[in-house]
Amino acid sequence: MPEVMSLPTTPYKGARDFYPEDKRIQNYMFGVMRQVVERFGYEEYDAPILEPLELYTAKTGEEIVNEQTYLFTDRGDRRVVIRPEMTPTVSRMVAARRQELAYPLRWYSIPNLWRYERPQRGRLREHWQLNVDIFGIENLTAEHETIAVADSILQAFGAKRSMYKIKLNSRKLMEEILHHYLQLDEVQTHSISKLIDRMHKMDYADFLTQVDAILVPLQREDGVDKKLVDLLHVKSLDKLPEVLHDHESVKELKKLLKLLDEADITNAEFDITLMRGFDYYTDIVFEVFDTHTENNRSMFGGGRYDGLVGLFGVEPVATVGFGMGDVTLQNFLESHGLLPVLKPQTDAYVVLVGDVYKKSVGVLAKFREHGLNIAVDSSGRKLDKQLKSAVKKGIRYALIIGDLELEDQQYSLKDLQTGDEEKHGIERIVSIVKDRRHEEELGVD
RNA sequence: GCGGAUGUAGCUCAGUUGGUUAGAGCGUCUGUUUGUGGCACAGAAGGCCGUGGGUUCAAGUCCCAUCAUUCGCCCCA
Repeated sequence: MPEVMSLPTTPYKGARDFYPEDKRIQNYMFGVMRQVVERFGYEEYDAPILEPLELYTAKTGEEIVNEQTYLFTDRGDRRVVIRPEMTPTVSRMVAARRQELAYPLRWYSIPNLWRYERPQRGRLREHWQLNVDIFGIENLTAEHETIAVADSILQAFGAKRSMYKIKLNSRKLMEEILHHYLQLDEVQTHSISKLIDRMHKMDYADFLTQVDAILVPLQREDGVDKKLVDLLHVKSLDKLPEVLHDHESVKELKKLLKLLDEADITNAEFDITLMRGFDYYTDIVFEVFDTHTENNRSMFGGGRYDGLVGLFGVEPVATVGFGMGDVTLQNFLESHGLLPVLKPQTDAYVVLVGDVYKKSVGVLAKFREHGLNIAVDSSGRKLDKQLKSAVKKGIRYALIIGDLELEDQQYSLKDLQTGDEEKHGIERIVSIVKDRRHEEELGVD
């Protein structure tokens, strides 16, 4: 045999291996998400991980598609993209059955998504993202509900209100402010929007310099830069200039904030600097920010995008939705100490004493028929080694079976956490273990 | 794509101004006699010092390149 080549054991750049202890965390996170969104009546859907390139070139920028997606040509010369986001896909699905679906639709999915970029904290190449969308509601209740869903998810993880902040803004309001109130032209509006999006990440003086670079001399003489800066320091809707008070978007935002407050969601606020990068948002946008200093970034982002379904040549559908990434969520849970200690699903580890594997098979089958998850150590090692394995695996009980136990059908159940050991028949053991499992599910310990 | 930092045992890291056979802690494995884990003791395994080149009598140590990890920028789904 030729010399064995040494292959690297590291996973693909920007992607993660999920060892059992990692998968437990993922299952826990997804489990909580599912439970909460289903409580609001959302139904799960899914779609292929591959989509034709055209799906993304329509509304997403060309540059993003070319530089930040996994793009390849298949054997039939089709240009194919590994989905970088779920929104175009779900819009496609709704459009395909535009006429026959029962609106409003409440749909969710937890797809894995890929983007081609340098990995960094909170941003990997492969991640999973909870997508929650409501189709067919034109009024504010859709925004209210989706934000309430996002909030409920964090509450279900045990988060306190001080750990995150919900920020709201409106695309229509910003358009009104930049284009009409400040009289910026379209190019300037776009440039200033992008700049505002970044302003918290840059030096304030730098920001001012760049603002001035975008404005023309006449505008600077008119004090447009000062007006803009004053506006960006506005912390509440009431502080906006008088002429904007009656604007529809201001009223809507106020109504939404009131609705949220009445639902005890007290950490929501208007943030005039919230832009969000995506072009397809049409009205209210929102983000949920992690307030921990280690993760100064948004965990959820969403808003209203009424135009996407209509791109497929059907009657448009009003839509509000958000996405939440698993990586940022896990950072959040870890930083705030919200991740519980998760144990394997195995209820008991069977320790065999002596050469009794054959004789035990029937007994083990009985335990399994009763619904217990049983792993058997058939390694033939000494008892202490077997026990050690059970402890290391984090399994709660050891079930010791040797000739003595098989003889009188009383098996030794050892609680590895307390060290207590008792002998019982099958039924009694099953009920003890199930009780314990039930208590743990309720969070009692 | 751009910039910074870091690559020595499974993990966390030491390794003096270049100088012989490469170090610790933790972890792993074995044992301390017969069916009971966590502790203690005794012992063992485990390193092409990321990779390739260069300088030198001599390189883990200095230089160059490359790859990887990581933080930030760009961008943000």
